[in-house]
Amino acid sequence: MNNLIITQVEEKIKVSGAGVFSASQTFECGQCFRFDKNENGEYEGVATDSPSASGHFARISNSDDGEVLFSGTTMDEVKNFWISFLDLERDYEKIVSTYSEDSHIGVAARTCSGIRILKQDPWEALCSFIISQNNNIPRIKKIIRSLCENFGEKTKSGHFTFPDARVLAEAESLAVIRSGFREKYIKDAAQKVADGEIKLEVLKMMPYEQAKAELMRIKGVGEKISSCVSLFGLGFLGAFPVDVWIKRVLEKHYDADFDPSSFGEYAGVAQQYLFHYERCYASDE
DNA sequence: AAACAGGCCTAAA
DNA sequence: TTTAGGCCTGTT
Repeated sequence: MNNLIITQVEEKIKVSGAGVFSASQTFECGQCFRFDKNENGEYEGVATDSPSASGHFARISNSDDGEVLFSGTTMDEVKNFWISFLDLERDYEKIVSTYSEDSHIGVAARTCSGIRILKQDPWEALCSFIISQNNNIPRIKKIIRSLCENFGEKTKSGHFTFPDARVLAEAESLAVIRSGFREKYIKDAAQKVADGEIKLEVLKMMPYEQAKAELMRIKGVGEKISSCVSLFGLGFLGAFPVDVWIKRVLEKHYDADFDPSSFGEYAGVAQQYLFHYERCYASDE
């Protein structure tokens, strides 16, 4: 557990020593869809533990001194799940220092330095990013909520788990979630994962390009979605998803022949800084 | 009311 | 190999 210090502070659990962390940047940079800000400004939601597929609930925020604060969970869960999920043991400053100095990534990384790349469950990431295509965030969240409420399981704490691939593969129809033309894509993903034609846990151990190619065998999964799943679900921090926002960034700040893979081993982290900066901090033109 | 939203598929050059 | 439409649905 490296240099992390875990303490009980009143009814909350505090994790110190993780370096810069921002709950709002992490949960609002578009990488996940099941965490929402509550009336106390905490981000609460359920995260799936792969491969057991069990759901963990927590409320996550920053303490006044910038450390990580949890409530609604336990010391054990923080130690055994949340620290890993939030990637708190990784040295992000070191990652940023690997980028070759160009001013724009410098500004973006500094401004968005509180972002952590969540280690999401690959199956949940796969479904979520299939749903995200040609769609907007409020509706993405709504569809995913409906998916969990209709096909997930209700936990003791009253929250819903993300449905298992088998459940979706066997479901008569997914029409209730109103995912439109994406339904057949979700179905195809569920079937391939359920009968082991695609083994997500195995993809984690393959070379990135190969894992991505496997994902793209699924209907409705192309270049962008496969790289999102690779980055957010499989732990390939070198994956660099290019969507309309990133296209805009590349046009504005980089030469036409610029190759994002030149960001290196941690290109995906750079992508997230660039993406979030463009959406939330950049002035329009 | 028409356009648009964090892509992908298919058909056609 | 690249390019144009079309796609479910909800919101503005």
